[in-house]
Amino acid sequence: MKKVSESTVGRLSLYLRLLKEAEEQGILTVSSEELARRSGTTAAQVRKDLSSFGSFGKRGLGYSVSDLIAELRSILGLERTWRVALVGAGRIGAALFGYQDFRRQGFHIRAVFDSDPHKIGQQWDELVVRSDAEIEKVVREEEIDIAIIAVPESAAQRVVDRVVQAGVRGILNFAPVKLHVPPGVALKNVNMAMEMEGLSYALSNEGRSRRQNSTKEGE
Amino acid sequence: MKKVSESTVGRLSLYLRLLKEAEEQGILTVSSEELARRSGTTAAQVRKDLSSFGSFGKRGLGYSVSDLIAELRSILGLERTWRVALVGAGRIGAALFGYQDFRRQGFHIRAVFDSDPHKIGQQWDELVVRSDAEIEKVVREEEIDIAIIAVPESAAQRVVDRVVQAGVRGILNFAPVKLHVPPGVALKNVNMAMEMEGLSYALSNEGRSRRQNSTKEGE
DNA sequence: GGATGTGAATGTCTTCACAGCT
DNA sequence: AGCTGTGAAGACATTCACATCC
Repeated sequence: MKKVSESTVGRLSLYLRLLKEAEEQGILTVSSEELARRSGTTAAQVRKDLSSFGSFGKRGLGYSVSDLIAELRSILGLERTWRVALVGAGRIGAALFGYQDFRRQGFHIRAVFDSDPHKIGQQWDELVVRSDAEIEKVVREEEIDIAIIAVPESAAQRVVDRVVQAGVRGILNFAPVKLHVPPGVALKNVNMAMEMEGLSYALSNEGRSRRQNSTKEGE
Repeated sequence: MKKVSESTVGRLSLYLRLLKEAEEQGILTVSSEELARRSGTTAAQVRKDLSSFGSFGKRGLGYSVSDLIAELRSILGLERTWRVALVGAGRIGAALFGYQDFRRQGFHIRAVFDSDPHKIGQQWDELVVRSDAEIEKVVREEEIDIAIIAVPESAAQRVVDRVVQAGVRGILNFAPVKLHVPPGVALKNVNMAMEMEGLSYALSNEGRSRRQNSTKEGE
């Protein structure tokens, strides 16, 4: 197993989704060609991506859909469930809390925090919104793996320092700031404002080039 | 002006934000070194990024904060306002609608659509949620530039085809699918599920390598 | 003196093309 | 015969290092 780029991992995640779709359609086998068509990349790219992790295909045949789904789930670490805390119970926090896809993929939200006294104590499904003063205690008690940061940018770094201190090893950041985390902590950013500005740039400069993207990988 | 990568544009957008911060702090001039420190990249990278568009600095001095802000706003096409339609009035749509940063950057939401009869007719600030049947008509009337897709994945491609047909040239997609758009239409994806899976991968494989990211460009 | 702007060097990712299984 | 897996080539992005100019 070689070293693998961020973009490769992003594409694996896309392939997985497409394979599940194919499985629902009753398709048993796909070629790299077919996966490429569905994912908007090239057959060579698909094969390279997969071959970083092993030889999952059969020459002359292609890849077994169900086997490849299992492999990708294993590679991506999706066979277990992850314990997630949501910090920030504003509009974005609420939207994420309701995003059923997360739960389906094994990301279970075990705690919600906010600093607003009006929010603290609210019942969100089976959880109660807790004061941010309790972050350290609850993160430890609940053995949280991943924190989703959905607070204003001014508070983001402080929150990150605290959850990391309390043992969190993965951060999904929605605040439009560059966060700093110590080595060993994984950080991903979702920055809508930046994507919009990318669109603005593309639309302002039409004719000069063609654009697409993926949240790095969007898909 | 040379050809510029997606990642360069993403960083420009980040620099712009940081420069505004610096301006508020009363800082008049920054060096590439300083901007690099704040943005988590290198001084050479900062200079390369900027030099793709012109020579904005003074040797021996650095860059004038206010001048560079103006340049970046111009490069990114942020001097005008963009007319935006939001398709999908669910939780994500609601969160985006309330995201004040958009308006501040000149992205004005002029229409909101949904297919749910319970949502249609709701008053959202000064707008009324309209039936998706009206998409073509309203997009044309309101001269919408950009559509934000916040509908379930099963409906996403159909919606995109319709708004593009009606004249939209930029798409910000929140549905976890790979959308297809004709040449000349810019597409950006925000895919939270994919970012979470990237975290899952990173956490499952700790010790082998170090990770960070940016929505390829996040920050 | 000090920091920019940039060709050249390096590093990383993607595409090509084909040998090797099934 | 068909399609994978992969070394090698090519494209692209980042970093280096220095001449240039304020």
